[in-house]
Amino acid sequence: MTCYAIQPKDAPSPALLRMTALAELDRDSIAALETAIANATPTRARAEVVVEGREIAAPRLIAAGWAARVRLMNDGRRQFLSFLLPGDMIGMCHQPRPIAVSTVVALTDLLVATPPPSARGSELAHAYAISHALEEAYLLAQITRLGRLHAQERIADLLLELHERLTLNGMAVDGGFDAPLTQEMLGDALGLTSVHINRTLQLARRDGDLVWRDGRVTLTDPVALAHKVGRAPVRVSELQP
Amino acid sequence: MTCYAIQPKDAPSPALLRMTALAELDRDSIAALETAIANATPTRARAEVVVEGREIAAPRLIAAGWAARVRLMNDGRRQFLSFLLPGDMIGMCHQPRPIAVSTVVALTDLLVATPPPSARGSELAHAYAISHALEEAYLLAQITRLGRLHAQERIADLLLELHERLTLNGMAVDGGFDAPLTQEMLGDALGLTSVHINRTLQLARRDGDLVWRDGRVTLTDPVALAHKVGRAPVRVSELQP
DNA sequence: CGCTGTGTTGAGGAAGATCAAGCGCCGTGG
DNA sequence: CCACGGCGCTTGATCTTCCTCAACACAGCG
Repeated sequence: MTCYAIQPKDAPSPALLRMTALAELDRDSIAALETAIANATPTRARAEVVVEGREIAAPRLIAAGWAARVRLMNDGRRQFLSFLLPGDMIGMCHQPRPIAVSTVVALTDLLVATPPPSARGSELAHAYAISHALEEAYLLAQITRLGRLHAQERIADLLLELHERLTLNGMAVDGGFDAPLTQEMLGDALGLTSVHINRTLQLARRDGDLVWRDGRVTLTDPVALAHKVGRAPVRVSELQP
Repeated sequence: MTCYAIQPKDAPSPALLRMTALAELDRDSIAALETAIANATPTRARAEVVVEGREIAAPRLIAAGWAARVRLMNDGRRQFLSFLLPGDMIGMCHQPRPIAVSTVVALTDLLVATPPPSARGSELAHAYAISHALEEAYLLAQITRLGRLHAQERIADLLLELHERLTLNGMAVDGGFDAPLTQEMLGDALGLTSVHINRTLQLARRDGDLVWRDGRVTLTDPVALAHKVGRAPVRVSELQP
């Protein structure tokens, strides 16, 4: 079993890697981020980091582990709004006394940090802004996924997105990444039942698009797959690759 | 036929009404908004206000008319991401040289204004922040709509949202509002075909949930309908009703 | 007067849901 | 050590929802 919350001690933290990839951070900002990440508090899998309708105490930075923004309906239906990966942030908003519009639940054991405050106009603020813009872009991608893609396309598109994001923070190597996702979670993210996810995944495997074994996803040919389902990488800034 | 871009001259602009509803604006801010709205530039229906992938020149405020954020796929499939109503804003972000992550197309003739700049910490900045937070909340609502609601629920939920938003800017009176939407647009917003929208709308009419005639939607009993489809009004702040 | 866009209806088909059962794995407790 | 239970994955059978294709009515408009 893979432990998602713990990284080798000498490797740079994926969370830090992501933030440094988003903007040209100065040494002080990097140090502040490192400190914040080092002081991150652990959270158990299945715990709720943020609860919908409650006031948001402070912004959060996922230092390690996977989480998901989720919405629950009265009759038990569940919709994952997005996945939160190391380096992603929660609750970065500019209004006083905000209340959470979605619940955030830990999919694995987590390390959750408090992002250091940023000076207006600083590179750190810039990184936060880019991060926020990316988050919105991925929400839009989720909408088109659910609205206009078939089951096969939805799965491929989501895995490509995860691959893209995990590449940014250094957690994906040569088309493969660890994904602590059950087929039921995948169904909740993609608006499908786990049964249908199962059958569709088998198709994808038979087509040679991917291998999913022991919690590790390997995309055979991400570029070809992206072309197959008509997906373009997400970009939010002229300055950002 | 209703003309959406033109308001009676003595009535307060819905766009202004919305902004003043979001925060306690001072006289100067209101005056600045009024000036901006008065100087809004007209845009023809079907024109693209923002184009996906292009750099965003400046933020925009919808002063009058309806628009939609839309994503187009290579094979012609189309997904509406959200509707933009008078008082809604586009491209409010905090990063230099942002590029648009979605196209914005005018559904009716529009009046598009440039929102006045806001001082940090001002009530106007507060209003902008709330507006932005609401926008995100409605994106999340769209995700659950597409992912977990049936056709009937999707239609009801979307119309309730429009009713809620049009109430905020004064464009809805006693459960009714003008909606310049074809059944095809509705399908593109809800991830359904126009044929299925048609049949499902007929069911809703037979159930007595709504009347849709001559471009005007009247919800028979919004509260009961909201309860029927399990919908709660969107809230983003403890301070905001 | 024909054209185009929108709404409507019908018939048939495909994608995905539902219900149900079985299997392998693993942690737990007797 | 083994039995048990829970969880996740897999499979089959059947049903529902929604899509596709097609045709037609109707209104506005050049």
